Amino acid sequence: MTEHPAPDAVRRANEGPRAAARNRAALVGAAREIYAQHGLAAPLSAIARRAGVGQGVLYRHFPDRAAIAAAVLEENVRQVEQAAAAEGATAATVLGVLTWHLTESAAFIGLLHADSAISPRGTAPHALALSERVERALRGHAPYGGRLHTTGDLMLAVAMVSGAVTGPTREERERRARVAWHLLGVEADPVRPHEE
Amino acid sequence: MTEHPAPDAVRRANEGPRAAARNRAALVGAAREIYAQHGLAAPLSAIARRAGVGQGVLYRHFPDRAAIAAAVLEENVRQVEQAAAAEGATAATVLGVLTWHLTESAAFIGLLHADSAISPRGTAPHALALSERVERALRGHAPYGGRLHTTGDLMLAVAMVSGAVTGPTREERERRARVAWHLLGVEADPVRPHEE
Amino acid sequence: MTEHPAPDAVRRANEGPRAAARNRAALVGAAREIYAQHGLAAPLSAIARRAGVGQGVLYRHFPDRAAIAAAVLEENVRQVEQAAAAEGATAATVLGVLTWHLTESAAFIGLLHADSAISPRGTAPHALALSERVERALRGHAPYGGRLHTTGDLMLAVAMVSGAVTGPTREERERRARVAWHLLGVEADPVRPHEE
Amino acid sequence: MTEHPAPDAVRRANEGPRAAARNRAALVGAAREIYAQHGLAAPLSAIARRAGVGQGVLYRHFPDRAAIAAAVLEENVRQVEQAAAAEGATAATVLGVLTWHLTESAAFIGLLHADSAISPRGTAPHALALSERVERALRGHAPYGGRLHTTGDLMLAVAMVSGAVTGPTREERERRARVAWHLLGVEADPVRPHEE
DNA sequence: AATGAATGAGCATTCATTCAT
DNA sequence: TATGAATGAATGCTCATTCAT
Repeated sequence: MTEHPAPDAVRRANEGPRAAARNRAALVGAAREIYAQHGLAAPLSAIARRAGVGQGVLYRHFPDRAAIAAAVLEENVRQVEQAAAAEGATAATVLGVLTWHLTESAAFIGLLHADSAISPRGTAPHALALSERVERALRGHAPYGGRLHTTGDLMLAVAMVSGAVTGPTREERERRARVAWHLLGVEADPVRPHEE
Repeated sequence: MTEHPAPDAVRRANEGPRAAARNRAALVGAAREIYAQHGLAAPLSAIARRAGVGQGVLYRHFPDRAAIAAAVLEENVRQVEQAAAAEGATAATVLGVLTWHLTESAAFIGLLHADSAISPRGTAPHALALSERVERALRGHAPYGGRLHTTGDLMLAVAMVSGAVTGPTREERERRARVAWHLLGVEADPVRPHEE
Repeated sequence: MTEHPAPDAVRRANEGPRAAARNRAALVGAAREIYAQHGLAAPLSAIARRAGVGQGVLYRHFPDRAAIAAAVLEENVRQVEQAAAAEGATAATVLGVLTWHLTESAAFIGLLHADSAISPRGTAPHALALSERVERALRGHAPYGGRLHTTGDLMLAVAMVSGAVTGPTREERERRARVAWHLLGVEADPVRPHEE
Repeated sequence: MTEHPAPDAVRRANEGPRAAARNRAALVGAAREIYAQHGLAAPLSAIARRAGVGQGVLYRHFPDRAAIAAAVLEENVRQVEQAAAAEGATAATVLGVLTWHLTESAAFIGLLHADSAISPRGTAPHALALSERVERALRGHAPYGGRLHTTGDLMLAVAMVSGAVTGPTREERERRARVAWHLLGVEADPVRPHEE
């Protein structure tokens, strides 16, 4: 307030707690990009570098590899929840948003796979929680069509679609997702989130 | 009776060239187990250790990471082909064998995913060939039921099932595979290969 | 007086960023010694060990084998340049300094040889640049005597002397260098740099 | 145990001692080519492969790395000796032959350098012997001109020329050798061995 | 006597994690 | 609180050397 950090200062001033939130956001954003480009096994140092912060900051905010991945996915999950809570939400629109995230983020697929790549040794407790939140968001817009009768069926179907979503280009992955839902007899609107 | 290969061998002495074939088989077997437990990105040294041989032996038999993976999957693919060529083979029996491999081996799932873990930089020409062989084996036993009309649909369905096949225990993975095929309206006999 | 760096350091604890400059200097010094003893093909791990730092530190400061070699030779070349720029510099004094480095460092000989040991596959752009700097430093103090008329002749003569500079002891190498210059009809003062 | 391998088997028949001499010659020839292409540090396995024999045969004939190198150089030295013993031999013709070998073989240069690459740990007693034979061959055709008065001077001059003989192409190396001898005031006929 | 597979140590390189400043 | 250097273990890969057949 008294002074803005001089934009031309060589050494970045200690901006106190204010910087903490900004750094956290930068890390999550950087992680999202790095994951998209190099997958979940990308070096953590690359994330810190992309975020423009030191390695230590990453560890301050996220104690382990799973934590930063969970934070990235948190955002995706929230958008699915928002789509489910939106006025006029239908099974098709919610699934459409979910599908969009599947095609956009290799990491999000990993989440549904409860992939071991995140934490080769331990478990990823956060992943389960996130997965449950997706389940809750989907529940309540039943029926989804096809032979899907229970929530378990629904989540299995999501996993199936995530297995289908491969391919080098975004378009190819979307096409495969569309066909996959069709094979399940389920309709998913090709909507996408307002902002990326 | 004559010999019982230790589950985690402890051999040391140089047994000469006679051991070559045995070592190769031990490596493929070890790789299969390691892959099933840790995925295709598992360290090669773990495979050599499990096989009870030195690192050099692995490299003698398999020049790179893709080669050993191809050797492992080769066996799985061959069993699918045999099931397809067997007398009285039906769509359900062939898919049953394929599904069994999906539930047994994380590596085999990676094959269908044309996973990049094998060769992050280069290409995996063998993997593609193997995938094609699976496709050829499945073709010709149509119709598979459900909405699957083309071979492309069929392979996509296989990918979908592979996405569903998660879970800590073998039984859980089998259960999910069964439900997955059911959601697709396809029948897959729960047979399994004669030998492991 | 204030500090006496152990000849084969035994440090362990992380002393933080303050150690960066010290470590870099230690690495260059260690590399100089290792190169003098074992040539440019010496294992990098030996350099790190002698410097008393981890392997990673070496890679942090020098991305590849050529970089550390260049850093070592940089210092030698600089001293030759200084000798050439010094007040009252003559052909004999400059060659004397150059010769001293030849007798001191197997690596410096390698530089003049444009040795392939540094980069068997790629190129060593720095090495060439350093070689040129030596050439520039020598130029301008002509004539050097003997039959040396061009700069090319001069550099060839340097290469010839470097070929002569063999032998187990420092004294023997100096003796051979002296005779070698004599055979070429060139005078090189047996001076040596002020500090080692 | 019970069965002999069929005599007409694919396996190469044991040709007894006869093959020994042939194998030795093949190994020396292969080593010469490999050394010329990849330098003295080339893997021994490459030599055995090029010679078309097993690794063990190489070790049977040559106990260590220095032995095979010495065998290669033996041939070069012999040709120098022959040139020295030939009718009408002069200082210029003998030096010409020696120079030709210098330009042809990086290994031969290494010999004169008593290079440590051959035997990083131990010494190379054979190398000394070969070096002495070269010295003997050169002696007796004095004077060689220039300021070379003793045999020591002469050998030093040879070392100097070997230091000058660098460059990617054979022609460049020959040119530099010619200039080098000229700078020493010594004449060396550009002859070359009758065959190779 | 020849073969070529096995051994295992050695070197290069990467990266997760810690920690002095 | 942020920085980013240091650590050191893990992994990939290459060979020299041995040795059963």
